Amino acid sequence: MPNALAAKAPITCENCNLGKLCIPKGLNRSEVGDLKLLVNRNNIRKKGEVIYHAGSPFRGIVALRSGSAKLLSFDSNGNEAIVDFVLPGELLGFDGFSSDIHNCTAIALETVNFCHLPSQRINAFAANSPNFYQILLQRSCNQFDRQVRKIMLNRRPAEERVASFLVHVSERLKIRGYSESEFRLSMSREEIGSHLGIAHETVSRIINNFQALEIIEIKAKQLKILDKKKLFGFYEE
Amino acid sequence: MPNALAAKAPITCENCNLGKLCIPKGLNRSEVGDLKLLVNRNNIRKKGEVIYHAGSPFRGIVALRSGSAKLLSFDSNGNEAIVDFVLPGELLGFDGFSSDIHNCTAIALETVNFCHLPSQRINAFAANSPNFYQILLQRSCNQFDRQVRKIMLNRRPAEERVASFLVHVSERLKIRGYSESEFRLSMSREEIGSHLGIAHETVSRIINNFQALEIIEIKAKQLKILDKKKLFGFYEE
DNA sequence: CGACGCTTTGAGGAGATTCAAGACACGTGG
DNA sequence: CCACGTGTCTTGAATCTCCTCAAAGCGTCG
Repeated sequence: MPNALAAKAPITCENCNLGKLCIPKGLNRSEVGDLKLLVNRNNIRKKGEVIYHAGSPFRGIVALRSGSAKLLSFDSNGNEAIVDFVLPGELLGFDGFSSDIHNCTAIALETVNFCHLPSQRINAFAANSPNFYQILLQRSCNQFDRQVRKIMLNRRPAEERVASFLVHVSERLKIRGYSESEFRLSMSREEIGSHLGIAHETVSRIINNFQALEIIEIKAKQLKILDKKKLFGFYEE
Repeated sequence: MPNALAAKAPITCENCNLGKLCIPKGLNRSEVGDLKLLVNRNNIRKKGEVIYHAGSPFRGIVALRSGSAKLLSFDSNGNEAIVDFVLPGELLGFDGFSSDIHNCTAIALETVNFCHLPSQRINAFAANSPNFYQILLQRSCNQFDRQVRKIMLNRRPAEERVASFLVHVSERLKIRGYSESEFRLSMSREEIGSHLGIAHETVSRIINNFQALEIIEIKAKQLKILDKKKLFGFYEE
């Protein structure tokens, strides 16, 4: 006789709402069935806690189910920069693939729930699904593409960077089924600045200027995009 | 009866001087034997000629045998930036892997000779060498690591960027067996600037300042590093 | 030898940083 | 529930780095 708990099916790769945005993208039904047996689910980190550390051995690919995180890199002088923000459904951990040592640190921006595909099981899984490495390769190269776009953007004036940042967060949330026009920025001005390569005061000035121009409404971290076209127009002719 | 030409063995992956720096890295002897049958060798491009175009379909992985190239990216406003320079033995083409469309343009900086592994043969080869995609994945993630380092560097003052650029070219040439202290910069000041995100005048000023400080000797494109430690000290505490 | 492109050098100005101080929000404990 | 303290955010003013514009020097290649 099923009790209340049993009535709620546990979440696996087969019924996860991330669906085609996560690792299973590109795999067939039977492969997804295999995958779910290999993945550690329901890992939790609270705000500020580390998902993995730069310098630690690569332990596998991480898929964020909920919450957001930041990906930090440090140079040898201790300068820190936020390489990327990670939103639900996005993958993490490629920075450990080439040398088996992570060269970035991943930290939760708010409580996160993530799945973890351990590195040794990646090989096991790939043995039966030969195209799996191909899929990972595509994902990895996709990250590369995004880095290239970031480099292009970092050449532009601060105002364009902030406009582009807001639009891109909006787009990414939209893909994941969230509202594209109203959402909470889970990162601080400081963190946005570290990501865009500008001072936090500059971020603040530009965001408030956008508000004065009635392009956005911002209250603390709560953001409402009033005129996406204008925002877009700041960096796209 | 062997004639003069036959006496000279054609260069294949098995006897190529790039050896373990190229695609064969990580493959066993028999796999390298297979690989040589799949690779198109001896492709030539002269200075300024295109190796592949942004927007064109992905046609495979390219390995530079000699000469150097630049990897360009364009944003939608037509702004151009040099994403990377490519030296002999380095691989090219990952920017086409994720979407099957190249999002960068590769152009020869001087006469180049390259090998080409067509995309359809990558799959054929991987069928017999299941770890091949794994190797490519590692290479690709390695590119990712380099992009991350580039992003960190682009936060630093212009002087540090130039110092770091010179050291890194030196290091890369050293790995390939060239002199690490004396070499020819195959790219213009303008191109260095585009790569580092600074104006070509700034590049020129900084390079000449390094010369005044007796850290380097520069005559047109010919460079001699006199004091690598000092150069290093500009960006590394 | 002349023309063109690349490099150098100088002067002025724009954009972003830094420093400093005050406003606001949030969580804690009284 | 309010007072308090800490951390985040905003705003202003001075400064600095680097860019832009301009012009001249140098090298190279037809």
